[in-house]
Amino acid sequence: MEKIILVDGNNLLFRSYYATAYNGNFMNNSKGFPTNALFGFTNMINKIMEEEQPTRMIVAFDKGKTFRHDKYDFYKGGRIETPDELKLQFPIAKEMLTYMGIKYYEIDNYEADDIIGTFARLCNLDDNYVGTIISSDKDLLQLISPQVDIKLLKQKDYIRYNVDTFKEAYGIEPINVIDLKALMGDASDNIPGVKGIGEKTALKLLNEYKTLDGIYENIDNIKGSVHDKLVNDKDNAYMSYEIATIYTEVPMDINMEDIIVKEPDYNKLNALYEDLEFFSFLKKMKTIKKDENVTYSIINDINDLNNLDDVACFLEITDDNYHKADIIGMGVYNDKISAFIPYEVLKENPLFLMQANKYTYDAKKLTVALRWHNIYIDNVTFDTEVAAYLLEYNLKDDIAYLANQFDIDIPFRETLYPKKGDIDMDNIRRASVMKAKFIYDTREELTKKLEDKEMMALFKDIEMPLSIVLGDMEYTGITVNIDTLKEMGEEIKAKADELSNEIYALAGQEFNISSPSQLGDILFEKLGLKHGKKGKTGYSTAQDVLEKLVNEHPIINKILDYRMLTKLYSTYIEGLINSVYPDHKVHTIYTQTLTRTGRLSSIEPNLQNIPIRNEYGRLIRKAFIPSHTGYIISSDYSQIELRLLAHMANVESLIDAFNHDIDIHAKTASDIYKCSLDEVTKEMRRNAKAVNFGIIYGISSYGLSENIGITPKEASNFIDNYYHTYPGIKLYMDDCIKKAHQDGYVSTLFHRRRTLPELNNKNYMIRSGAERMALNAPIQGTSADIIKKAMIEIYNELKNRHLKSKMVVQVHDELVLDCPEDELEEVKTILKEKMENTYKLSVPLKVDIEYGTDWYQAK
DNA sequence: AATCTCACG
DNA sequence: ACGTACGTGAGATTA
Repeated sequence: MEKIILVDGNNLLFRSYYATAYNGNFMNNSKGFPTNALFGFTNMINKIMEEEQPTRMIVAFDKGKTFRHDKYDFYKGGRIETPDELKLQFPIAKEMLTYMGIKYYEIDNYEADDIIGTFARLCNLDDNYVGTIISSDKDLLQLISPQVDIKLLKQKDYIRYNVDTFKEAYGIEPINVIDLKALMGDASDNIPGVKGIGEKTALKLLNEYKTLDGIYENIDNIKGSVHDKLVNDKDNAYMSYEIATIYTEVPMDINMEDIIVKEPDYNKLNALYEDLEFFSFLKKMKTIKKDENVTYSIINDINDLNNLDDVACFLEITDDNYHKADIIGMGVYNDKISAFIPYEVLKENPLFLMQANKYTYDAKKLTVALRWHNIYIDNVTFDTEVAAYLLEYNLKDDIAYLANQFDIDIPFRETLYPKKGDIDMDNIRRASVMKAKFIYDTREELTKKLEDKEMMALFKDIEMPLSIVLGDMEYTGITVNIDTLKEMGEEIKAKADELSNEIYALAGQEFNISSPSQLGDILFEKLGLKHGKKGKTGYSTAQDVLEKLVNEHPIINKILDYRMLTKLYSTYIEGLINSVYPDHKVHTIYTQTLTRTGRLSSIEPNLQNIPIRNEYGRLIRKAFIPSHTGYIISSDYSQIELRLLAHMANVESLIDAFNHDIDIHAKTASDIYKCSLDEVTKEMRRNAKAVNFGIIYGISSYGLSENIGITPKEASNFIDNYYHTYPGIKLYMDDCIKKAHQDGYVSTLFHRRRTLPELNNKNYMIRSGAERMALNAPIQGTSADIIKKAMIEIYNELKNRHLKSKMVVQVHDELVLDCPEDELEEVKTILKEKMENTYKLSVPLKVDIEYGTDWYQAK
């Protein structure tokens, strides 16, 4: 019996395209030809060849007629054309298959599904063949038979279904997938189905009556609303049945002989890979030998490590969270050495850790992980992850992803540390040295790129020293009083319980208030309240929707309160308690290489979203206390983003206002309403404030109208009026977008870049989104640059003065310090001095400093 | 694993 | 005519 592989070519290309198209870094070759879909496609085909070793195989494509890939056309809710960047890649895929010796096939007015269906039928007719279908399209499940199974592709891996496993999973025969679709429909495939019947009901019906016909023959036995729905939508059901059925009798002019896999044309394939710049595939094809082998030694004697000058290091640890990870050892590599240092040797604190020039990937992780084990390291001068971040490579936590983009194959973390099964120490050691080698080999190239883009100062003077500062903040941690949290938790829980009972009473039944779908049913069906927007998965029950209904029903306010309390309880009481370490502290991790603007983020726990806007939630901050008798100091920049806007747009009246320390929102209000400062009402100030924020975000009339509850038309007038008042802002914004289009990127005052390939997207929604980013990124990014610089200076100053005070938290424009009693005045002075003077602008930077015995008091 | 909701600047 | 504010992380539910 011979196996035939049936591949859905359209499906593969679409998947690959959308997996990588909009993550900000569109993959092109150096001539600008898009290659992202082809890359994934090539990968998949290679994988299939390896795993299945097929002797016969066919890749089917759609041709003519409405393509079945409609599902992919709903990008962010908007129906869009097949993007040109993808269309261009189809012919290349076919060319490549030909060179690989694999038959592809398309025929006028049929879809790939139909061709696959026809081959599946041929397999069933001939006992000599069995088929395996490869696709992520669940429609194809209907083709499963004793002779045909399917590899249903998932996000990461796949599920293999044959007749038995399919029945087990779905409880119906494969062929009845058609009946299932006819009933439940498929919004993404434009199959209407029977309105109001979902997968559950459909499967139940099919279990009882086997087929769609069976159901309608027994329609009188079916009671209740299901009966009515079925009757109402009978036409739709049968029409859906038609659409969902894959045609298996395509008149094809090829046969089983034509799909025999032939020897690849290596020369042509080689040339094509070179053209596409698929170097990793090139390498794989050229060298028959599989993994790139690195020879290395294992260090037993600490003295072997003396006299290292420059060395690349990679630390192997057992847990992603390096505050609680065990250390396995360190791979080291340079011209002279290629070695692995086991933990036992490392913990002797070899000299080179403090002395040699070191290159790393994630210096902060390495430094802090070692610090927890009383191992000290200094003198890291180049970090690959930070450099690659500034250069906007696609980064994941695992260095193997980056190496992959340099066509270096290094085993991924999940391979080295499988969830189940044993780990292979030799592999881990070898991979570790390979990573060090990768760091060593790419340093010059990355350095040159940073220099070319004038980013060396940003790298050397800000990001590199910052990683040390952040590491120190994380390791230091901030003390949390668990008892405070527990006390608050009990009160919150009691209030939430009380509220839930009141809500059940008002609703007339018990239900899960935290379930948007159940809540939606209660509010909009049972209580008949006006539902606003959306309909994809149900009605929205988000805060802004509910707030419009507070006067309609007393249940609304209770639900809002319930939401607030359960949020506080699960995220900030339970969540926080769970992340407290035995030293009574939380040790967050600041992600330095994640955001597209240059900001930090904070995880496990996130200390950048502790409640403050709501007075009740704000009490959570009482649990954050000094580590010893002393104070929590909070120092935050006042209006830093608006000040930067005034500076960068060079708007005289705004600069002037800041120079005189005038309330900027009131000032804006007085300007746009053309009245004096003391005539500004609260309402006017509130609107002006919303516009100011809007300007920073890259304003749109819809956004503003939503935010302050006016019509888009009014908002649009409002904005025009604003531009008229401050023509300099309008000029600046126009110039910013123009330059962004010219260069393809925008930058901060410190040369941090954000490239925006979507600026040229033909889709209005995507393009204008990119334009808003172009307006916002320089402001948000420069603000991030400035506070980073201030942090470094404060850290150094505290250290130089031998103060015990510690920076412990950063919240974008705020720094939080843990300060012993007797250092308060000195530290306050340092903070003000460093933060306000770290960079000279045409407006003054102003900080407000507060302190108290906990973070709540420091407001 | 994706979606919804909500916490922060 | 389109249909959203910019940047994040985490928990609960649903599938």
